[in-house]
Amino acid sequence: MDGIVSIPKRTLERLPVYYRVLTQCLAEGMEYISSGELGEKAGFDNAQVRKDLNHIWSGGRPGLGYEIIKLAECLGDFLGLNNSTDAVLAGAGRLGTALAGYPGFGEYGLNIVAVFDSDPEKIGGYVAGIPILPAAKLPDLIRRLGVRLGIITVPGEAAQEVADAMIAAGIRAIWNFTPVRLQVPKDVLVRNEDLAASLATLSYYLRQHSLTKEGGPACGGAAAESS
Amino acid sequence: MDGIVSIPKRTLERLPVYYRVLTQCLAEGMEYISSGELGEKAGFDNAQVRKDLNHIWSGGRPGLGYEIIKLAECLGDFLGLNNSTDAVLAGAGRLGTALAGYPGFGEYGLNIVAVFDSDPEKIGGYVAGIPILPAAKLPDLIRRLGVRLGIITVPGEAAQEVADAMIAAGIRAIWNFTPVRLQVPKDVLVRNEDLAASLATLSYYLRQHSLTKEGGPACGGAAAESS
DNA sequence: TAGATTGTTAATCGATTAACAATC
DNA sequence: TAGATTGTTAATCGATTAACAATC
Repeated sequence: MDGIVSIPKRTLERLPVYYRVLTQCLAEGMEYISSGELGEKAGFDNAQVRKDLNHIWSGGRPGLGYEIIKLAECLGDFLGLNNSTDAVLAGAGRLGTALAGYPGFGEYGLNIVAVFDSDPEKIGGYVAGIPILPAAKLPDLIRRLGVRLGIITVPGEAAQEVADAMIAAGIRAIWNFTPVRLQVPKDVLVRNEDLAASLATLSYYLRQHSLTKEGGPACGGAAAESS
Repeated sequence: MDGIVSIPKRTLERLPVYYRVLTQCLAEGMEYISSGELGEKAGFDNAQVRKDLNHIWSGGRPGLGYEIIKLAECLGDFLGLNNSTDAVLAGAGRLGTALAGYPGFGEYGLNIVAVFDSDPEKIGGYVAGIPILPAAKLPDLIRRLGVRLGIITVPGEAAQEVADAMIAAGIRAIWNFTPVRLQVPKDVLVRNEDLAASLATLSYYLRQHSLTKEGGPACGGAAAESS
């Protein structure tokens, strides 16, 4: 099947970063930007930038760089920043509330149509203008509106159950903010927003540094203490 | 310098996932687990699992698998789940509040010692038992307590400024929840929790599928419409 | 013993970086 | 024209997967 270009996963994740830098540059009145400068601001290699951008646009001009306004528009189109993606969110706790109210989402084309919760106290209320509905209504609403993206911010114990209900109702992709590894059919995409994994990276780095730089005590570090 | 084993970044991010699956298994009364079963529950290949685990422990028994309680303990030690990492959090908005109150952090060895904000209304209050202090006190507290990890959940406009102040005071690693790309010295580690990148992955997948499976309209998709 | 599963080496795969002719 | 920067190919790097002898 033609016309659909497959973009490497890693590239896909960098595109929104480029977009953000470009809008910033536009606001500062810049007209053109080179792969080198864009890379510096975004935190990637200049060759990387050129390669990434060429997946979606080959309009760069040798000796000059990329016309910012055109490139930004092209990126915006590609990322679907106009026609937004509908989603439902399950779990009106602290994190769910924070996400539902996050202004960045609208910018990036996400439209949360409903929030679900099982707490009768919360049901009937609103989060950032979005109605909180009882969990029982989730399947029906997903089907009626043809929603395909589900966001899960319920407590871990309930996560699998919610995911099952969502999938049965037609959800095709899940954004999972719980630490539970969801079991899903292979045609459903799960994106785990894994805070524990991030934290592991950070604290490992800090530990390595306190060991290397100061020889401090810390935990005892790495595989030195295996067995 | 010996004794410090360098673990591949990707492996490092998978370790907390193994840990979580293992505690779950322990709770269910299991004693041993094979790389195959662990992989299935965690969502990774069995060879991957063996390779990852061997970085930190080679105690698996052929024909039997890994003794769960020992492996979990070993992982816990490695991830520093006992001796916790102190951190400060800047930005007591919705997301900051949600993170400060997230119970999973304590589990994973993170200890937020103070929350900073510039809103006089919030200062003097508490989030999940953590005091909210004025931004002006940030440098002093970081220095006094020797905190090396900073979490940033302020509005994008203020992010760079906050990062600068943190770094000047001694912060060595930053967990950045804003979409801004922070400019930092190369010996400071920044981990961007990039929601826009995640969203891009998800909505690209959904778009691809609606095009492939149904040939639906959607946005027009991919590079077909370059130029 | 026979069956299962490890630890590890080799093969494959994908992503990043370097290099450079083409071109504004 | 001379200088800068692109698009793209080739070289490098790191991570994943396959395979299998060793061993419980």
